[in-house]
Amino acid sequence: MLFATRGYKATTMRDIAAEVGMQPGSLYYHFASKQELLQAIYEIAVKQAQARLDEAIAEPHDPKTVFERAIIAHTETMLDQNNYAKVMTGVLPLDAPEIQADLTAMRDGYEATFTRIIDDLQLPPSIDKKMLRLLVLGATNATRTWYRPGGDTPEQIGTKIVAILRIAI
Amino acid sequence: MLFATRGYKATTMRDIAAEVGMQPGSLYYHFASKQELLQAIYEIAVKQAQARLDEAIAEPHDPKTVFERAIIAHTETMLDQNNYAKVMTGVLPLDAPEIQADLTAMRDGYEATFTRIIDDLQLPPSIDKKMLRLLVLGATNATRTWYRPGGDTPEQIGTKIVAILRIAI
DNA sequence: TAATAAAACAAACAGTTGTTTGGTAAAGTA
DNA sequence: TACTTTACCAAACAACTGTTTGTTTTATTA
Repeated sequence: MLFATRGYKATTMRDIAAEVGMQPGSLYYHFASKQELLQAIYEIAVKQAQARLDEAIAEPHDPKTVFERAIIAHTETMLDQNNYAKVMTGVLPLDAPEIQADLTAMRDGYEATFTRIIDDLQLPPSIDKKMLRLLVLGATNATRTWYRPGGDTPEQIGTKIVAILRIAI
Repeated sequence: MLFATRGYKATTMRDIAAEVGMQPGSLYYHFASKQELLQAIYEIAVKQAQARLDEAIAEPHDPKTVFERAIIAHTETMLDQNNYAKVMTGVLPLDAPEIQADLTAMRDGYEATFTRIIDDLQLPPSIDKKMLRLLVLGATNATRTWYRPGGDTPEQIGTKIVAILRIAI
């Protein structure tokens, strides 16, 4: 997905057309505009990510295990090559002003699951739960900027992140 | 800085010219190309960030304190309004292919300080030091995507991140 | 088979992009 | 003073952008 790797502005309708083997104009039979195309992809992306996350935490576990499984699932989502989900972190909603609120809302829906998972954790009072969520999502989202296939697998990376959060410093 | 908030592609030479009160063409008296302009700004950005970081860890402290002070300094850098440093996370080096290597090198130089700081830490063997660096930078860099003035101050945010890493889960 | 709808094409459109050009006023220098 | 350099402007350039148009191919239905 070009939106995910290059960003919204840098991806032209001609690029997209070439990727799917079409003429640029043909895209407008399926989508009314570039923004609408992004919106459609973004929706699929969030649903894919949500499905993966839901599956990872479906079985009953203690809150801590749920949290750790969620981190690993989200990391895998971010690093999965065949996955639209990277548009969530590769596109600034600011780039598509008319659908900005919609994109943000979709993403917020996904992140709400993490809010719930973290809310179930028993944590010392010194830890700000909202900050924990932002820290975890920030760190896992960032993996896609440095990840290169051949090193640690996505699962291993997720596991290492969990290991750090389990007993840090 | 427009590059930082909008990204490279979405920032036009006309935008920049308007911001500094010039005609678009006049910019080319000072910089040979858009890429060269980015390069110059990026260099200033990294130097600013490095200076702030160096100052924060200048006084002798135990490794753990140095680490915590570094996190707070970097968070402040990311959230400081009057600071070029955000281009480091707001621009994909991929957008400017001809200077990509140069940008990455500058940034790597900055992050090397964190590598050194983390190397001095005494950590349980279950913690991967490289992953700790990536986690911390990922989480702190991400602050600029959700930070809004009026809530926690940059320093408070940095402190909260430290609190999480100090005794996580 | 003939008629109709779906999906694509080729070519163009107006607006925007980074960049170049030739000129000009101000500042510095001999 | 005459000359050169610095810093800018106004206007244009070709290339590229998202999008529209009219037409043709492909698939579906009667």
